[in-house]
Amino acid sequence: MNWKSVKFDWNNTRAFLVTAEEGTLSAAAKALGMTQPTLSRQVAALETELGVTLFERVGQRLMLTESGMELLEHARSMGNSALQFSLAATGQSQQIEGSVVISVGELDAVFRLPEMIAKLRRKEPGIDIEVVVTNETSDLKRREADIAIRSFRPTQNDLITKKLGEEIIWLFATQEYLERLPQFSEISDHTDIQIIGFDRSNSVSEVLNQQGWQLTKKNFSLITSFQPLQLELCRQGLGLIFFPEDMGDKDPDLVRAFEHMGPAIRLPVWLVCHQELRTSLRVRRVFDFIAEELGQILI
Amino acid sequence: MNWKSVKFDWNNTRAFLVTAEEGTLSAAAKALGMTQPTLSRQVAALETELGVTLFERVGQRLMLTESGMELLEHARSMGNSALQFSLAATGQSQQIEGSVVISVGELDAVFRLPEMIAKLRRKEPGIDIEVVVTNETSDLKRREADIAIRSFRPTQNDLITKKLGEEIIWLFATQEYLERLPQFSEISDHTDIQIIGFDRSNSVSEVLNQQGWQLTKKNFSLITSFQPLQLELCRQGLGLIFFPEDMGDKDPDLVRAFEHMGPAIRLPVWLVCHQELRTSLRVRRVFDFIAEELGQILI
DNA sequence: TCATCACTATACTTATACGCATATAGAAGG
DNA sequence: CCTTCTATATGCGTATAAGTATAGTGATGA
Repeated sequence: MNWKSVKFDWNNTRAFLVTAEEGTLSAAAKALGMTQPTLSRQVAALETELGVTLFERVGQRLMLTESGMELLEHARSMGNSALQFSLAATGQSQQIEGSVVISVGELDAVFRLPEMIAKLRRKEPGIDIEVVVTNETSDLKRREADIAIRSFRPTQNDLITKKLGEEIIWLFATQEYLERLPQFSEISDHTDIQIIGFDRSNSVSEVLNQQGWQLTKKNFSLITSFQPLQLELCRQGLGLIFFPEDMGDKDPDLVRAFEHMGPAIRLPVWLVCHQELRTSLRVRRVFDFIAEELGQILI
Repeated sequence: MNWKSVKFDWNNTRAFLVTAEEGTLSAAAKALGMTQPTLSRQVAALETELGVTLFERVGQRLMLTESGMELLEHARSMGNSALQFSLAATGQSQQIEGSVVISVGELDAVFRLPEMIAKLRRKEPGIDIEVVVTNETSDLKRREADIAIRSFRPTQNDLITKKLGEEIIWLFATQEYLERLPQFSEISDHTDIQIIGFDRSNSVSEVLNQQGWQLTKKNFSLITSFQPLQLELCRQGLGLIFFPEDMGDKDPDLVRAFEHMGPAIRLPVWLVCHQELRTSLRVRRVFDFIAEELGQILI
């Protein structure tokens, strides 16, 4: 191997990659935890070193040149390898000190994590915890998180998964809201109820209609995928929300609706982690801790 | 993509890769054009950053740990991508200034290149020339050279090739040596000639025997693959050598042997270059120049 | 057993690169 | 049209990394 041809500055290449992917130097700097002038100089240095103009400076925006686009492909390839390297390195690390990134949904973040994190911090003070809160499934392959709590089993076989139990989801509302509803014997007659929905898709109503409901779009007048807002809207007496049993029962303002019908949905709870990270002592501690704690909540 | 996980020092990773591949810090430093203390610190910094012991310091030697071996795989992957990046970058570079690496055999290096390089330097003073002299075929894929002169057409389809002509190889010797030989009418009777060979394989004698010779291992008592030595041995009157027509004819000490039989071998001459480098102005200039100059010599 | 050699680690000096503050410029909005 | 926001580029002081010189350490051979 001729090592001289790989002697160019790899860090500057990383700067180029992140800048190209993020679109701006400022965003790249933020993503890398550096300052914008540093990135600016690193990219400029790479251009000088290679003798290639990577970006066209058009006003305030950077536009990739054709050469830049071609080189970006190779830089991406380096980046992917770097990601794998990082994964393996973390996996090999037997240090307990360091940070672990956990990806959870909004409800878990607000209702279950704080107590767990407090306990974990006391138990493992050397481990820093970063929580990524998103209802979309964050991509463990891209390492947006080290550990994720999911309501489905990921199919990728390079992830290790552990089923912690099942979450029992009821429809919850305020007592007042339920009393205002006209009393029918058949649930199919409940045409006026308001369910605060996640989105405009029919997936939720389809599940409920299979249980005997007859819900249309009119029953979903309030839509938000931001669950803390759902909860507040529900507390205002504006409708019903899907809410896990343990969380709803603890809330003094809410009661289970249509309890005789049984739970609305049952969702499995999976704890997911990269296979590479299985060997990391630090990640493993957090993984096992969450599995233990969350398992007890879900019984 | 979580860029924080690729925030580790890529240059230190390169240091680790080259050190692992080369075996020692000193060799790696030489290969990268750095000093040994720098490499030492870079590798140590990477170990600290990752929290992984990459090398076991056993006395004066560095031994890869198991973790190191696992991580080396990923570092190699990064290195390969970096090599591709470098190739593409050189290809995109429209700078004439810079260096071009040419791989040639020993005879070309001594007899043909000096004059060509002198002319090229006058024509393109901005281009630095590095010559890798080897009779083994240097690997253009590993970028041991940018341009190579070959006596066969490479099969890889990511190389661009140009046939410059054919090299006419005669057996040459000193006049004195030939006069000492017993005169026979049939060449098959020449059982005492000495041919200074490349190696102990029979490939050369097989070719000649097809032309009517009857050569055995006894005719190849002097073996060296170092052609300048072959030439000097021949000048000492110790035997015959295979030598290109134009070189041998210019040598006042040597004459063609068995001229009535025609040339011993005809070898094609190919000029080879990476496809990626085709777009590099600098490499192209050198490629075209050699093609022109060498083409004239070979007619 | 001692001298030499090859390799790695450390002290010190110098050069390089970073972050901070700031200048500049284009885009968006009132 | 002016303000404001966001973007990139540059000057300057400091921190970090480089190279040089050298010490330390096993391995090799006389």
